[in-house]
Amino acid sequence: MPHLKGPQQNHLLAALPAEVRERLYPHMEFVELPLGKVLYESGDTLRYIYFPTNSIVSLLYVMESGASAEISVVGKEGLIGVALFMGGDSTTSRAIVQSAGQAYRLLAQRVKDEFHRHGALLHTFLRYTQALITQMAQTAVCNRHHSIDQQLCRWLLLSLDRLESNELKMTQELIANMLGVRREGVTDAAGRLQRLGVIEYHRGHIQVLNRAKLESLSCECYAVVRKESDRLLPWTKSPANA
Amino acid sequence: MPHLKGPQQNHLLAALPAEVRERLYPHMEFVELPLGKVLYESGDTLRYIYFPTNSIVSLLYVMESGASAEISVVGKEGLIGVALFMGGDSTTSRAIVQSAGQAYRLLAQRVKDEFHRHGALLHTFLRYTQALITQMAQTAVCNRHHSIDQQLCRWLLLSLDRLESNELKMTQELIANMLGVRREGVTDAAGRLQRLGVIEYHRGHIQVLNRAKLESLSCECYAVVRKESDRLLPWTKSPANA
DNA sequence: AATTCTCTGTACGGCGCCGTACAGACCGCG
DNA sequence: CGCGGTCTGTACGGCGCCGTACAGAGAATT
Repeated sequence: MPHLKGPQQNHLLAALPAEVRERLYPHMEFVELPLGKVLYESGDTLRYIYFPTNSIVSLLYVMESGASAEISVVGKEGLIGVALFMGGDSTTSRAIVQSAGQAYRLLAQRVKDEFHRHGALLHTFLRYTQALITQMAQTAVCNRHHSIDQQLCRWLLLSLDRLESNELKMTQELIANMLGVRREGVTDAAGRLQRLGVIEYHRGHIQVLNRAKLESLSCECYAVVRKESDRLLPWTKSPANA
Repeated sequence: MPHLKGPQQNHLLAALPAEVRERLYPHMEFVELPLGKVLYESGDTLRYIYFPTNSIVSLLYVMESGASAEISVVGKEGLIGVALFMGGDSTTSRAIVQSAGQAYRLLAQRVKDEFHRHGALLHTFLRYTQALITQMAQTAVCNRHHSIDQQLCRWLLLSLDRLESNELKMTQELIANMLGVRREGVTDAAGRLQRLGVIEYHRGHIQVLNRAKLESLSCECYAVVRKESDRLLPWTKSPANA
């Protein structure tokens, strides 16, 4: 059970120079993030910036009708709350825990102060933000052009990259909410993947058996995001294709 | 013919304090942007940052298959090349002129230098970037959930906000490329709008006759982006609903 | 062990968009 | 003026996803 090995489990924090870390770490708060917890709601003024360690958080847009769509996903490679240092202090999306786990958090003002010292933190966070932008852009493309099957593959890979194990605790219903499709659509797609021997699942538990095949079944969108993230955040280089 | 009233036609530049403008303006280059010109290609290291005045530039992702999808659109409210100050120096998207016109541009290094002085320019540009992020996120949502009819309305409104007149020079084929749909789909949708008396078009010229109705036919996505842009970029407040 | 709830599987009609094909309309050009 | 090219309109079959409905299987509760 990986826990509390310290804030540097988060790759962004780990990438900061010691001097900056020493300023920030004393103020960091360790928090548990249960599945479904809402870190902030659309329009809320953000109070904290969160740095996931083994949790995964989705940025989700909820429509007037109640339907939803995932904009991007954040794990140990990133942070939740870019709007704070971008200057807007709030966003139109909701941040919701997609995979339970832990995180560290900092009060908004502390991050702002450090950001405006214009040092390493600014550069690091802005590069991360660009990676996040890439992910959003690719989500838009994928939503337009690719099948549910392909999108499920992409989504599984994105989640997998942010976890230690190859098992996801995730119901098809929740995946459907993320992808913005029907639950039955996910059932069909997942069933096909299972019959191909790529995954195995059972009431909220999904095991990825063949990652290589999953990648080959995915659309280009995953690779694009992955490659660009590796370029922008070289310290991350997720263990995935290691 | 609106031209060359100076860089402050661009709202971002206009929002900068005089001191910063005086540093930058001498280095600004006035350029013509013909329809279809590619300002940068996916993966290119950006050499300039562009500030449109009366032109419109689309950020477009081109897939391996050649199909494409617009990620966001930039006009006089913004700039092209956020990747430069975000630190990535390149993006996965292409920037292509969607509506011919003019712009000013600055060499990459000049913007970087000014950015790292950590003054007004940083704040302004980051806020704009957040607005751009909002637009991308909403594009993803819209691609998932809304009909071509609704998306066409949204797209027309986004373009309209960045122009002086209510006439767009734009073929249905080009719009289809932006939306990532078939040209025939755009023909159908445009035909319906025309029969409703909302627009009138003719071989590459589209006149918007009833903007209010266009807004009511659009999905919520336009309003969301618009409202958030007004919040983040208060100096912009496009004349649209004036 | 029985009940209840959650999660997954399956089915069916309908619709929106796709791919393809082709025709007519308008413009620019020689 | 006539020709070629661009832009727009229409048609048709097909497929993917939707909305809805319901059944069965596994887990949790008692």
